[in-house]
Amino acid sequence: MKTAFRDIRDALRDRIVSRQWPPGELVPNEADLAREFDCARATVNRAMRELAEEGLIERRRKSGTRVRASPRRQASFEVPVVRREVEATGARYAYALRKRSVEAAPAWLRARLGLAENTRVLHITCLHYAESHPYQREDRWINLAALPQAEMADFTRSGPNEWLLATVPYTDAEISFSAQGANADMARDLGCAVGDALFVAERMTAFQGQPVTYVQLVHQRGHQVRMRY
Amino acid sequence: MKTAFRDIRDALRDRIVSRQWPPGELVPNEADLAREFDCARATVNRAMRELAEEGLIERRRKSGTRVRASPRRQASFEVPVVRREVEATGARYAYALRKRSVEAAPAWLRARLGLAENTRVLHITCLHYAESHPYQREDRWINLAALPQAEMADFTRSGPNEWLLATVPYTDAEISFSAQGANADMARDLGCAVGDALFVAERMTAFQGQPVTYVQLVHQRGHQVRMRY
DNA sequence: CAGTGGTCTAGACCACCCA
DNA sequence: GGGTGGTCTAGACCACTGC
Repeated sequence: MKTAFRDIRDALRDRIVSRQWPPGELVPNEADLAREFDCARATVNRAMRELAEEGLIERRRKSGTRVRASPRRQASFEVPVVRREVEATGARYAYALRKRSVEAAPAWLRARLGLAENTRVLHITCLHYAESHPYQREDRWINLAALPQAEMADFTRSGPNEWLLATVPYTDAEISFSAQGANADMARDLGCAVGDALFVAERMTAFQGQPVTYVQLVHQRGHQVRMRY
Repeated sequence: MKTAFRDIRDALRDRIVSRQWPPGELVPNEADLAREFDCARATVNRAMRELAEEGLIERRRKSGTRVRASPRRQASFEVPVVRREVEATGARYAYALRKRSVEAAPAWLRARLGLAENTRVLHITCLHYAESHPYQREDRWINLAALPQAEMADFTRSGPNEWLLATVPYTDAEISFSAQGANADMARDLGCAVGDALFVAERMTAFQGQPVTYVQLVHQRGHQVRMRY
């Protein structure tokens, strides 16, 4: 007998995907299943909890556990750190700062992050290379009201990405993906034609409710994000 | 005293994000924490297990639990079903079949799904609308060796998406996102110009090791995928 | 070898919520 | 009201792995 809850979880998952327990069906309760598998109810609970996290079943007190009509499947992917992403391909990573300035936050950024008027932000534009080819263009704004020490940081040798990771934690983040046609800056920096379809990730992070940074990451042509589930 | 493990988990998370337990630090063992919080070891275990799943700590037997040097944060998003995605915006969903044919699987598809030569596939092209505007163009191949009954299914009124969900479960899936310039077909179907940057999702699903379907989903200009973490 | 996390058990109490 | 899942406990044994 070893790690029984995995066996039970897998056995139950089999019954679901094989339609032995069809979508919508009420599943036996924990006590009955514990008797069937000859184990403690807590063990069944652990197994069912994981299936619920996978989105295969839905549990409610009193009414019991049902197989979800259409399984809510979710994919998860690891939020990449560009240096490691590049090095994972076997390529040498390189970094170049393109622009650094302290500005008043533009209106669109204030709206996005919920910043007060006249908030000062640090604006960094930089490039990440795989070998000598541009891999990703980063356009970042850091809220100096939340993170004044960013103004002193040196971003000539390594990017704000790594500095932020080492310096400030975050408690909330939002990421979005889209496709955008390259503008003149992107085309120049990434070595493509204006209008080329580029994969863009945008990320906002906050620490305990306070917005810290917004970044737009434009990837080289052909970039893909992949995940299994 | 209520749901203590959440309180403990949150208290420990606080110590980590506040850098009271800095990255790399060894955390007290479960027995000690159980004494500190005056609870059973299993309760501490539950709390720590969730933090490990979040990617904030790394646990190993004998050597103990450490705060991850750089937190492996992962985002997860719900795999969308196009009808619901459209209806969630408040728009009326509509569907149109563009093309249906049975073919020998082309070489690129055989390579992608690992199909034998001469495998027959059902090729469906269709459109999903939000109100009267095209929302997404779907190009799908279904492996008839794995799913012969697909040949009899009626795809004139609703899409293969919904039929598949109702008919076959899947055990493995891979999804990828990219940006592509519109080709002539996409431009015609989505009402955009050739070359416009479009957001493309591709998905492969398998059931118990057997490839079932491959689909390319091309979204209307400006489409975004969003997630929080 | 010995310390740590991983899991199981048997029992208990409780929160929720449908009938 | 009563059935169901949610959680906690105290104790136990075990698997893994660094020393």
